[in-house]
Amino acid sequence: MASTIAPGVEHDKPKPGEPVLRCDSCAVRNRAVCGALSRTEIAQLNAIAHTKTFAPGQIVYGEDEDVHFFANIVAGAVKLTKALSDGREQIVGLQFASDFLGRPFRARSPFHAEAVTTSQLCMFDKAKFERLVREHQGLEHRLFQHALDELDAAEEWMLLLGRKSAGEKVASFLLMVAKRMHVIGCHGPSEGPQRFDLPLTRAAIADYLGLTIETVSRQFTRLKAEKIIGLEGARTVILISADRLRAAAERSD
Amino acid sequence: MASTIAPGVEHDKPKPGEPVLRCDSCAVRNRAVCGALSRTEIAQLNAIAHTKTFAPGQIVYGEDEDVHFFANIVAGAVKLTKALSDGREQIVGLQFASDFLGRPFRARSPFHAEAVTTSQLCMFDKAKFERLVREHQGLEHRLFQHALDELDAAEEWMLLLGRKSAGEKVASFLLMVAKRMHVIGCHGPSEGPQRFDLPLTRAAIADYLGLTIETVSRQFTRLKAEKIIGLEGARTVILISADRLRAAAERSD
DNA sequence: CGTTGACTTGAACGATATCAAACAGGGTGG
DNA sequence: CCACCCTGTTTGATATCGTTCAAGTCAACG
Repeated sequence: MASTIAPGVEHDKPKPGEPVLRCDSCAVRNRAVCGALSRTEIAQLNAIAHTKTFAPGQIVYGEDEDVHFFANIVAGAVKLTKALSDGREQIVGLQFASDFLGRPFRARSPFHAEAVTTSQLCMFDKAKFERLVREHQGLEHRLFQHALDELDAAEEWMLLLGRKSAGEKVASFLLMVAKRMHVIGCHGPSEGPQRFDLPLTRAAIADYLGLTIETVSRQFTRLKAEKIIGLEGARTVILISADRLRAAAERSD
Repeated sequence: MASTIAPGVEHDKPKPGEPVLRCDSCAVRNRAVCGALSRTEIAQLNAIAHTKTFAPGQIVYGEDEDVHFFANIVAGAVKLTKALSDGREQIVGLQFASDFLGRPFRARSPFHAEAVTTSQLCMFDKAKFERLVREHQGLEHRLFQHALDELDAAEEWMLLLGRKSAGEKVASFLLMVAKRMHVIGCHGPSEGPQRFDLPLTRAAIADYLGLTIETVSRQFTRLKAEKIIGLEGARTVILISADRLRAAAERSD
């Protein structure tokens, strides 16, 4: 899941006399796709953008619904799900701050998108954003690379869904969340105990891992009993040993 | 899995006096990413391309290996797999004629790619192709849209892997293959009996569906007993009722 | 005709689902 | 402040589906 988004162009501060843009103080200015744009281009994007806050459970896109905007996630977490007609549900993507939401040049959303924590989205009108994409190859390039990152993540998850045991799935999930919340690095050895909050309920974790709530809960208590993690309430995880968690994510015994 | 690749530009025949290109007679000229290019651009691509035939089982890329070329699949089928350290394997993508193979601007292949049937690939040197991509926005756009198609397919497969039963998985697999081999349309009602050959062995089907060989085999015999499909040998499927197969792919009882 | 590899079939087992109940924490109204 | 409820979570008992292990079939091929 290595991010290969290239460092953007130089991000000029506003020159004396130039207007100050909201983007200048944006928390994800450099990590998000906007990083591909020059100051004048950012000004154009700024003109079509507006931010909106979504409460947990609030729907961003309905499945198969016409889409009229794209968005950068500024803060929070959004789950992307697909459902079978009888209600079975699978989370097919989990997006965090700086991720781009939406499928450029597609009319309909192939998934249901819903905020899982209070989330701030920086939204762009679809048609206007697509015009900007056509005019700036750098932006399309950045979106393309982001799509390839998502594809890598999806393939990694297919391996998990198809071939890992419940215990490995839950351990892998904890590692993924710790990484994406910048609690641990991608490859470094184990550090001291770290604490972080899970953005998802047990039900959502189950939908992400292709398991039931009960199985997820049992695996949490097992990891706790093995002293690989600690729990403070249901949502706060204390990472006791990142190394042993990595081992649990791919047991080869 | 709807393909949203836009129809390409007009494909000029060679004008009198112009050289004839191999691409002029290419079987996938219009469906593949090359469709984005004008005749002069095609000539440039033609100059860096060469075709190669891969036998079943022959490796195209090794997992995590440095990649030096991209390819269009002209004929055949290629499986993309990921493996766990203890040997468990998952197919994360199955590519057919006109599909593009490789991840532009990435150094390493995140998966193992292997021909499953005799396959003909039209290969491009990585660096030269990437230069072409930088120079022609239409080509990058087409690659981007192709990546989004792959992402849609991956998400659909995540739903299958995480939430479908063995019977539904096998039925979904048969539908997917029938569609991609143009045996049935994407949405039309049931047609008369159709016959097609599976490109994969039972072992590969199992790796695609996150099942074991034995379970796949049992589901085939069940579908046969229910007279939804017929079998001639292990690899030839007779589709008796596409509608009932669609129902079996998502049973809501 | 014997060997080999791909596939099918059967019996037993086990991981995960299902069903059911108890528990914990946070908010609300009395 | 407490009783109550609501939702999310944990725990336990049992059922089920898919795996595992083990034969057995079949067709291709030397």
